[in-house]
Formats: sequence, structure tokens, C-alpha cells
Amino acid sequence: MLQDSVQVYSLKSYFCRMNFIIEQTVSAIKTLYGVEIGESEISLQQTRREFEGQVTIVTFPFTRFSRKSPEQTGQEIGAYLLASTPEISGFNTIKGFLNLVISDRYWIGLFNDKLSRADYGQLAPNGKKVMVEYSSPNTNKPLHLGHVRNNLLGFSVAEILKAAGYEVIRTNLVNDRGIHICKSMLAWQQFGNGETPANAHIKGDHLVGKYYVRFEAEIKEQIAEIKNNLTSTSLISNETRNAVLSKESVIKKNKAIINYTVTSIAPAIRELGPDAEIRLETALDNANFKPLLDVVRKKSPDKKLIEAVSQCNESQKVISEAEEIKNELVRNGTPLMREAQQMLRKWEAGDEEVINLWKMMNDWVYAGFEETYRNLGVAFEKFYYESDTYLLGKDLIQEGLEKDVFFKKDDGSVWIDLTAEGLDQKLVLRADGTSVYITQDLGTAQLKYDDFGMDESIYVVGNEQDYHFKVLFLILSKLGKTWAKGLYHLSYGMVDLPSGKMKSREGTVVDADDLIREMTETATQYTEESGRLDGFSPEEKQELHQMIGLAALKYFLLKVEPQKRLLFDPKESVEFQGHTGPFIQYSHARIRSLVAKANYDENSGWNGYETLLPEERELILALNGYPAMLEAAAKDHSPAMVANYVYELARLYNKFYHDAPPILKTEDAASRNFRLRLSLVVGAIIKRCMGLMGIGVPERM
RNA sequence: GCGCCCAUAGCUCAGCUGGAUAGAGCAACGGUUUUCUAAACCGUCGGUCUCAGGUUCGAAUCCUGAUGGGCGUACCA
Repeated sequence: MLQDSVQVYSLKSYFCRMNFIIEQTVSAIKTLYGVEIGESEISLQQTRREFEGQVTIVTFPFTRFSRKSPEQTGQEIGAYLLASTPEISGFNTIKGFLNLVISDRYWIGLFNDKLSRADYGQLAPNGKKVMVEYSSPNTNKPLHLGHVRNNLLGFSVAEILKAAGYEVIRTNLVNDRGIHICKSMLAWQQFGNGETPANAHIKGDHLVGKYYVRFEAEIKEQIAEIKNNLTSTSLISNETRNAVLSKESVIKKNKAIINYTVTSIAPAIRELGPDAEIRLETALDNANFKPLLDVVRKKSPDKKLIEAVSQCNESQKVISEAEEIKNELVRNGTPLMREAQQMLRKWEAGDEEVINLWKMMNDWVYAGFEETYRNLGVAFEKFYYESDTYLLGKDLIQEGLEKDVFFKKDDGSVWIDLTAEGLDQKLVLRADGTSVYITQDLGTAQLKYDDFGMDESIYVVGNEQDYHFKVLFLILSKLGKTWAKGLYHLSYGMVDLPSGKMKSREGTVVDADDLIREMTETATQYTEESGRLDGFSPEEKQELHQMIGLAALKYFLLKVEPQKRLLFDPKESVEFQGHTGPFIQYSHARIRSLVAKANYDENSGWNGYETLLPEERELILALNGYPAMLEAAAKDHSPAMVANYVYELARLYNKFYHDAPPILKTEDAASRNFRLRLSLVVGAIIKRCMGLMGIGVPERM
């Protein structure tokens, strides 16, 4: 499992992973103070810019056996290291920090032997197989910004794991069946007039989405109609009518209780001050008595008053609950909803007409998705379809019953009790023997393992399903599946807009295709203004614009840690300057252009180059940290780490480019060749990192 | 009610195996091009790291509690 990996990453320490320093420090402490300490007790960090040196050892922890001041301890260890280690050419101590100066000869040697090799950065195969499931769309509507985050994360994590030595299988579990697709089908049947992607010139997934929206609009009208004419409407059955009416009477009764109580306690509340009075008003407006209850509890000793407010609070809760159930009853009672459910039953029974319609509309959607996936640059080795897997898992229920992991209730439904683990009781099979969500996920997990026998399996799914996956993994491990310990839920936060949450009902969803197009357009505009693309054919320009637009989008979405919510402002979020994808692309293009102009011969050496510029030293340190960064990003499943690393590298390079004497005009062959090779290597690592995020880099821009 | 996640500069984010004066970008202001791509570089301004306790030589980082925001707590998926 990844979690067992020993190496630990931190932005401060990955620059200086130098075992010889740790080893020498261990022996220094043994010699000086007679104490044997573990290598893990020594932490190295990169020296802050304002002090001399590259590597810093914190000496505070050693004072307990040196019995000297941190500074003096540092002096002693420093002196030992200077004498014993040829790579160390100097040191200084400030308070409890021992700063070591590593000789340029060491850095140049490191560059020669390791960093400048063509295969630098690819970790050796680790013999492990990992599955990354991502995307997993519903087939009733096109992809939106939230899916984009999911797709980019999944793709990127897969690339990172590949680079870290895994064999990776990317899978997409397509949710192609269920009530949602029946809604689109039904609306198309009733209102579509034979419209197809071909004759309407609409992308297939958008066409199907259009009818999903139509369904929701129609049902909204039916709901309004029913609510306005509850006693007379013929749209619902008498059974539903009676159920709704009974909920209404519950609501009415509780409203009366609240009205009565509020009138009688209002004077007492006013006496508690303006604060309480305001809360009384907002309680009525917002249908929430909790804030009022809190303030009354705090301010009033009158138990009867508290009880009365508490009564209002309880009644309000009953009202809210009844209203929710009422709404659900009305919604499910509408003719359209009943027809959709009828259609789902027909689908499950294999009704030919329904199946054919389903196949046709799904094919439209797949053609649309394929285009979006191609534009996003994501791909999969294996597709699973819920229409194939939705009946799976029942054998596991049987297995669980035999192993006493599950238990049967009197009605025949099957449950698991997870209260000992701090969770709840959870239904795993309905009384009528049909599956619930988790049943088929159990079955699908087993299927995937049977198909591929992978060591690890990553599910890229939003954080609203955290609980579900906790339960899923726990059940599998209770069933004795040894592979369950390799399961991991890569949970990510929702994408918010400035206006708040994206809601399909309110039409505030940012469509993936629109987004990609807008990004490309913005990049086009920006690039044309800079006017640097002479010699590009129109096709090359178009390709470049898309590359830059996508880089802006992808980098913006990936640079934030997955678990965090992400605020996306379509107007302002995606920039081309500063901490952005295009900035990093630009740095790469700059390097390529430089190397091209220099006519650099890759065989030319830099013998005699002995003294580094500070910027060169920093670049070497940064390059040296790449493998540790990669390992850490793989361990944490974090493209954001790659994003931040490569930005730092590009920034350091730009500083070097700006501050170093012009390379093309450098006469000294060793300096010139070294700097060109350094540039080349930085460019290669930038390209690698961007590739890990699915972002291309141009030769010119 | 219970559970999980988040909180760092005006805005968007880094930093979290505990270490020096908490860093970037954007925004604002100023500077750099007869030097290889100014999508760059440099400077100024900007912070009670949500709050209160605790552990420690040392806390943005670990622990406890609170506050605020989000999500979940379905015989939906």
C-alpha cells in the first residue's frame, strides 16, 4: 500500500535529500557525544535564502545529549562534518541552525551523473498494479465543470502513478441505466418529434440533456397544477391525495400550535431585549426556531418560556419534515413520474421498444462524451456499464449472511451493523431481494478485482460520498477480502461559482464543452494581441490556442488540493500570467527557443566549469528534488504537489534566465554549454511535470 | 442530534513527518527591453495564520474545546 511508503515529502525538504549528510551527522553525534541516533531523527531542510549554505540541520534536538547550547552543538557538528566530508566546504551556525555549504564540485557532479541523464525522473517499475476509476458520468446530460475536475484529477493521478512505477488501469464506470435516463427517454418520446443529433445539429449528449431538462420543466408544471387543485385534480390517485391531505393536516395543526404559542410568549421574549426580539421575527420568517431557542436558554431563567420556545422548535421540525414528505409524494405521484417509473420497469423486463430507445439515446450520448473526452485529453483502458453490473453483489450478500457479517430483519431485508465502528446500521439488500446502491458497488468491486487482480484501486468521486465509501470499504474488509486494504477513495471538493453552488435546476451549471471553447477563445485573443506567431499556419495556431487555453483551465483546477472546495469565476479565474499554466508553458517555450537558437550540440561538455551562479545552484537543488516530489505526489494522490513544484521550477528558471549573462553571447564554451544543458534539463522536467497533469507544452508561443 | 471536510494577505492559493523574520500569484503603486520570447524580471504596499486553552526549548503545523462555512446522516445513485 502507498501509505506504507517510508519517504515523506515536504516542500522544504525535498530539495535536499542527501543521505551522505545524514549518515555523517549520525557518526558525528556518535563520535562527539557517544549517542547512537536513528537517521530519521535528523531532519534536513533547505537553507533560507538570506543565509549562506544550501542544507540546514536543526540542532535543538541534539542539545539533550551534547549538554551544550544549540549554537555550540552546531559548531561542533559543523566542524566534524567539514573535516570528514569532502563535499562540505563550509558551515555557519545561527541559533539552533547549522547551515552547511556544499561545494559546487558536488552540485556539478550531481548534475553530470544524475540530473542531466535523459531518463532522469522516471522511477523504476515497482511491480504493482493500480486501478484508477474516474469520470463515471450519468448518460442523461452533458458533462459540466464538476465532471471536469473529476476527469482531470483522475487522469493526472493515473499519470503520476505511472511515472512512479505503477502499472495503471484507468476505468470509467458509466451510469447508463436508472430513472434519470428514463426521464430523458420519456420526454423525447413525448415531445421530441423525432429530433436527432444529426437532424438538429446538436451534440448527442446535449440533445439528451435537453430532454432531461424538458422533463423537469414539465413535471414542475404538473406539480404546480396538483398543488393548486389538490382536492379536485385528476392527475394523482386518490391514495396519493389522501396521503398528501393527511400531511397537510399535520402541517396545519403544528402551525396553529406555533401561532398560539408565539402570541402568548411574545411579550416575555421582548423583555429579553432587542436581540431576542429580532430572533423571534427571523424565526417566523425562516421557519427556524433554533437561534431563538439558544438566546432564550442563555438569557431567561424561566423554564416555562424555554419549554414553549422548545415546543415551537419541535413543531417547526415536524412541519419541515411533513412538507418534505408531501413534496416527495406529489412529485412521485405525477403522471410523468409514474410513467418514467413504468418505463424503468419495462427496461428491467427487457421490453424491446424501451431497450431500443435506450440504446439509441445512449449512443448519442457516448458520441458526445467521446468528443469531450478527446478535447480534455483523457482516456480509459476499460469501461464498465451499470446496465451490466447493477444486478451484481447479491452473491456477496449471501456470503456475508453465511459469515454472519450481515443479518436479516423480520421483513427479509438484509443489514450490516456498523455501530461498533461509529457508523450506523446500513441496508445492503431490500426485503424484495432487489439491490441498493451499495449492493452493486460491492459486486462491482469484486468484479474489478476478478478482472485485473490489482494491488490498489482508487475511486475518484466527490466528497459528498465520503460516507458511502467508508461503509463500502469497511464491508469488504469485514467480508474478508484481502484486497480491501488497497481501496482508496480520492475525495474532492465541489466546484463553486461566485453565485454559489452549481445547480442544474437553476441553470447555473457551467457546461464542459462551452468552457473548453471559451478558454480556447480567450487564449486566441490573448495570443493574437501579443502577436508573436509569425510563421504559424492557421492549423498550428488553432492547436496552440487550444493547448494554452486548456493549460490555463487544467492548471487552475489541479493546483488546488483535491479535498478543498474550489471557487471558479468564469470571468476572472483563468489567467495567463503569474501562477498559471500558460506561464509554465511560456517558460518551456523560452527554453526551447533558446536551445534552438544556440545550435546546441548535446555531446558538448562543460569541463572546467567549477563555480556556479546562485541561480544555477538553486535550479540544481530544485531538479534534485523531483523524484522525491513525484513519490510524494503518488503517495498522496496529489496533482497539486506537481503543480506547485513545477511552478517553483519555472519561476527559478525565469530568474536565472533574467539574471545570468546572456547565454548566446557567452564566449566561454564551458559556461555556455553548461547553461544550455541546464536549460535543456529544466525544460525536460517542466515537460514531464506538465505531462503528469495532462498539459502539453509548446516549442514556441 | 451525530459524523466527516474546510478556515492562512482585499481575492485565489502554497506552507502542516513541530524549527529561523509565515510564502507565491492576482489586485494597487513604482521600476527594468540598442541581452537569448516583457505570457518575464525587480521593488513597495498588504497577515492578531478564525478564536480560546493545552503539549513543547520552539506551534500556522500536534491535542482539546468553541465559532463560521460545506457535505453527509435515504429501502436515491
